[in-house]
Amino acid sequence: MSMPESALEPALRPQRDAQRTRAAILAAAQDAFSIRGYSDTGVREITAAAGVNPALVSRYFGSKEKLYEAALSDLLRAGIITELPKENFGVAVVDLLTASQGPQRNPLPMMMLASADPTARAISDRLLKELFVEPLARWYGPERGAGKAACFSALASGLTLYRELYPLGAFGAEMSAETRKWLAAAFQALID
Amino acid sequence: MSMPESALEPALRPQRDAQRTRAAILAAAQDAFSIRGYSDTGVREITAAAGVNPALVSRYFGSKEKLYEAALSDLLRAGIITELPKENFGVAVVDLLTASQGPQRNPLPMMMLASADPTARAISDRLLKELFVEPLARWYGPERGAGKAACFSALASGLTLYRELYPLGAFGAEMSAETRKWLAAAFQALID
DNA sequence: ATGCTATGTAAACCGCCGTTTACTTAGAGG
DNA sequence: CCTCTAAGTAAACGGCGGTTTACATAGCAT
Repeated sequence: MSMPESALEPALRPQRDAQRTRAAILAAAQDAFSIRGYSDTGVREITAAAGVNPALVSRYFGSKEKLYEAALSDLLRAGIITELPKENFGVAVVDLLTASQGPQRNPLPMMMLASADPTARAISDRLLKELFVEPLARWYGPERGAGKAACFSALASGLTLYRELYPLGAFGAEMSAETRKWLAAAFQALID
Repeated sequence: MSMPESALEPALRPQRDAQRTRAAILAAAQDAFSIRGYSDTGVREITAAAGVNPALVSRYFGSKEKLYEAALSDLLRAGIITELPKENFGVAVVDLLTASQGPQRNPLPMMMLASADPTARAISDRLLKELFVEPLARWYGPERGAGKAACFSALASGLTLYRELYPLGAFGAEMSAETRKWLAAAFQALID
C-alpha cells in the first residue's frame, strides 16, 4: 500500500508483486483455457506461461477449478453487448463477434472446451446465467427478455463456433457476405 | 468362421466373441466420446460400459487414440447426406440434424469435444476431410463443390452445437419455427 | 480326452497432474 | 543493521490413467 506504482516505470517495480503475479496467472489461464480447454491444460502449463511457480495457483485461487471460475468471470461481462447502440445493433454485434483475431481470452470457446468436464461445466452454466443471460434479459426488458437473451446466446455461440473452433474455419470466407447480413438481421430483430 | 450365428439366438452364442466385444467397445466409446469428450473419458470408463477388461482396447484398437479414430470413422459417413432427395433437400437435412434425441453417437459433438486435444483434433480434421467433406464436395459437383461442402459443414455444426451442446439448449424451443425455415432454405440454396 | 490358440482378466508399471509441505528470500519497518 | 512477514520456490505426495505384462480359461482341432 505504498507508492502508487504508476505502471509506467517498470525499472522501479519490485520483483515481488502479488497483484501482478495473480493477474499474470489469470491472463495465462484465460489464454490456455480458451485454446486448449479446461481438462487439457495443466496448472504447470499455465504457470510456466506466466513465468511463476505452479504452487501459486493454489495460493492465489485455491484450486484449478477456482482459477477457471475466476478466469471465466473476468471475461463474462454482459456490458460489452448492452452498451452497443440499439440502432444498427445487429451489425454491431456481428462486427464485435467476428472482429476478434482468435479464440484467445474469449469466453465462448472457453465454455465450449470446458463443457466435457462436469464440474467446469457447472461453473460455466452458473456464471453464464448470472453474469450474462440474466443481465442481458433485464436489458432486453420484461417482455420476453429471457427468451430473447437465450436466443442471443445461442446465435452468438453458433457464430463463434463456426468462426473459431470448427476445423473448416479456413473456408469461412465462402459464406461471409450473405451470412453476415442474415445474422445481423436476426440480432436486430431481437430488439425490435 | 463356423456357424453363421444368426444373431437371433443369444442362448447359443459363445461367451467369447472377438468381433462382438470389439463392437461393444466401439459402441461404448462412441457414446462416451460424444457426451464426455475425448480427454475426459477414460478407457476404464469405456470398457466398464462395455462390460470388458480395460486391456482389450490396446488389444483390439492399439491405443485410445486409435479407438477414437475408429469410433469417429464409423460415424462419419457422407452417405447419410448424399442419399437425401434433392427436392426438399433443405428440410430433409434440418429434420435429420434435429431428429436425434441427444449427442449419443453423433460425430459432430464428438469432434467438438475432442478439439482441445491436439492429437485427437488432428485425427478429427483428417477424417472429416477424407470421409465427409471431400465426398460431399464430389456429390455437389465440380462447380464450387468444395465451397458448398464447407458451408454445409459449418452450418450443420453450428446447428448441432446450438441443439446439443450449449447450456441454453433448454431454451431452444424459442426460435424453432423461423430458424428451421431459414436453415432449410440455406441448405437448399447450396444445391440450387 | 488333450493339447493349442484365441480370448479375456488381474495386477502392476510408469508417467502426469493437482495439491501440499517445507523451505528460501525479497523488502518494508523498527 | 536486524527482524519479521509476505512472496516465491523446490520437491514430494497421492491419485489417476493409458498401457504392458503375466496369467487364466473357453472352445476348437486333433
